[in-house]
Amino acid sequence: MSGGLSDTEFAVLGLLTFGERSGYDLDKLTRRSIGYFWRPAKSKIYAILPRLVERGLAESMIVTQEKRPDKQLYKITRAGERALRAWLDSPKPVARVARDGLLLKLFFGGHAIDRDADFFPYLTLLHGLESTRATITWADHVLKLLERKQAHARA
Amino acid sequence: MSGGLSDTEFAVLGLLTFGERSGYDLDKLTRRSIGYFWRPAKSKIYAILPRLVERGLAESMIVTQEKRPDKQLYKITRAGERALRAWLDSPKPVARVARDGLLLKLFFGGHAIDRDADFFPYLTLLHGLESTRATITWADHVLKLLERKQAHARA
DNA sequence: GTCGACATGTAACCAGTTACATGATTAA
DNA sequence: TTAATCATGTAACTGGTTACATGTCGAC
Repeated sequence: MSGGLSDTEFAVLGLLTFGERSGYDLDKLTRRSIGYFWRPAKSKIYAILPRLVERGLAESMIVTQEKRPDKQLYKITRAGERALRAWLDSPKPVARVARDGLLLKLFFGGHAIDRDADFFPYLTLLHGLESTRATITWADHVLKLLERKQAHARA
Repeated sequence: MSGGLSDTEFAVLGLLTFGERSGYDLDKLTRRSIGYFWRPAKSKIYAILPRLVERGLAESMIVTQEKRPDKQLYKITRAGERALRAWLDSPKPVARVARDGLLLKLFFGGHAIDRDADFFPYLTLLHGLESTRATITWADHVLKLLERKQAHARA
């Protein structure tokens, strides 16, 4: 009920496709996998898991251990896989601005140097140009890889 | 009281260094200036302004108009300038991960194609490489510009 | 005996978005 | 007459972080 899942919820669901995991496992796993562009807090992960179960997107089972604390393992359900798939198939909504605290500070850097007020804003503009160029280069690269993949699949 | 300002509060303070502005003005100004890396909601701006006044970092005055609604103009104070300056001088805290919803989806894209599970995570890795390269290129460029500036200042 | 890994969670707080609410003026 | 601009704000909600709280086991 009550609307769709958040991106972070889908992220957790997505990581569960790699196999059964505990909250603890997922916390570590996020850092090594999606950690470069998505890093939910541990407390967020623990909060999300029971909600996934509530919605039938995951199941949980308790594993008792002797030498270590007991743990709660979570497993994605069929419904969970369908929900994930639907999310992947749905069009990516309009990208929201990626906040960048360094650029924000830099933009106002002129205040520390005084003259030539446009210089620092100009530096942030240059950053935008360069990172856009990088995105284009990357996208071209991705396209090539996809084409090659397709050719292989046909052969 | 109660700790420092948020980055968004400093952003508003920074924009006020360009001159007196109303909340309405600032809302538009953010889009044309820092909007590429920082885009606070209008309601956030209106919420921040009185708090800046409360802390003595800005002053407000009412401007009555005939053909348009009256407006509230805000002006940065000396204390506000000092606070901004201190923020600019303070070391940039460790950069937090820039969330990227597109990469998150892409990472799990294998689910839609099935075989070769590492392919999509690999694409996100390529993105990281390319954008890091762009940052280096940009930083080099900035360094050159700063050196040139310094040389000019000396001459 | 001290530190890191294992393991789970809650509570308090902070920041941000979306939608609602209102209403005059002006240009096309 | 319709839509955009000017102008200010509140309310409800969502999402996220930081700090707190507890305790065992194994390695050095």
